[in-house]
Amino acid sequence: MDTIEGKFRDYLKAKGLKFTPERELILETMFSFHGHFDIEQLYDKLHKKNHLLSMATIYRTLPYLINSGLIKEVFRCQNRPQYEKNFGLPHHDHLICVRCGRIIEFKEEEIERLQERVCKRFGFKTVEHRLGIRGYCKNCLQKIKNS
Amino acid sequence: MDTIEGKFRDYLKAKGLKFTPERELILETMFSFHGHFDIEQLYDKLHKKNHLLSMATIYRTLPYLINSGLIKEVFRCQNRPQYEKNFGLPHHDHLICVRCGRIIEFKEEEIERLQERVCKRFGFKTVEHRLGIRGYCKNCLQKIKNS
DNA sequence: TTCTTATTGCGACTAATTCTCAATTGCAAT
DNA sequence: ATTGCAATTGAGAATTAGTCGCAATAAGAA
Repeated sequence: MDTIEGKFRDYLKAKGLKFTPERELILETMFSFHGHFDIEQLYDKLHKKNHLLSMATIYRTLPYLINSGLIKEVFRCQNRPQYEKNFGLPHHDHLICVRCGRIIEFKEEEIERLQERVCKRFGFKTVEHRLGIRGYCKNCLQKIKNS
Repeated sequence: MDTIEGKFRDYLKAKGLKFTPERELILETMFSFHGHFDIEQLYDKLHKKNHLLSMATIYRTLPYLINSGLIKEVFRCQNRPQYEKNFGLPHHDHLICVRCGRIIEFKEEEIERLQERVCKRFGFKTVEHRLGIRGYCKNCLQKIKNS
């Protein structure tokens, strides 16, 4: 199957797990976010639509979505992990402003290539990689200078 | 001051903070680890040497060590952050085996250079950056193949 | 030596995540 | 269709990492 739901169904079946309405809703709602989201935002969005599933179900479903490669954890903010869909979008990394929390996404093919070269050197097979750069964004640097 | 302790004393003094025996022990013990460590390992090592300081003191001291640039958080394992000394050692990144937990350190100057170029493009000033690649190490790939 | 202010340990607290369990439900085999 | 079993669910209890408040203590500047 080529659709997102199809991929999830395939993954679950291969593990002897079930495709339930709850799992369908979680998948659908996660993919309705444009950028990254955390568990609380997901929970709120589900409940606003009167989909009253429990936190436990969300937490139990999350690893399946991550292991199936459909969702990935991208970084942490205030010690809360942020997730993002991992399908149809090209891979990108993040600049994270430690002052205002702004997130800048960027893509640098050459870095990806060099990473693959490193992995080859060690006979390592990548599942997932993450590059996060913390620092001060342009705006905040300006504000710091003016104070 | 050029020593590690000297740097820490300077940092504390500049902030109007005190250099206490507890902080000295924490610094010393952190630097006695060869690779990375987590808070629990640090606590155990201190207590085995009969240095009975409390978790609260460790947690309170940690940010000073990180902000002074002597220690850095390098990655998370089982949702626990791992720390590492950040002095005298060149910067490096990590391959993390998701099967056996093995950590491989590597250094790739070219990646560092490209990162700086990206930051310049966005007018971003780096405080800290981290690249972690999760996947399967050589050994585990072999074992998977043979099973 | 004195005095101010930061620091300490302790235990209570918080918030995120995981677990337990009884009731329910997908779905493969009849 | 029906059945049976293993996976799943929600609710709330339990766990865990990390933080906080407080009274007693101790750095270190004057």
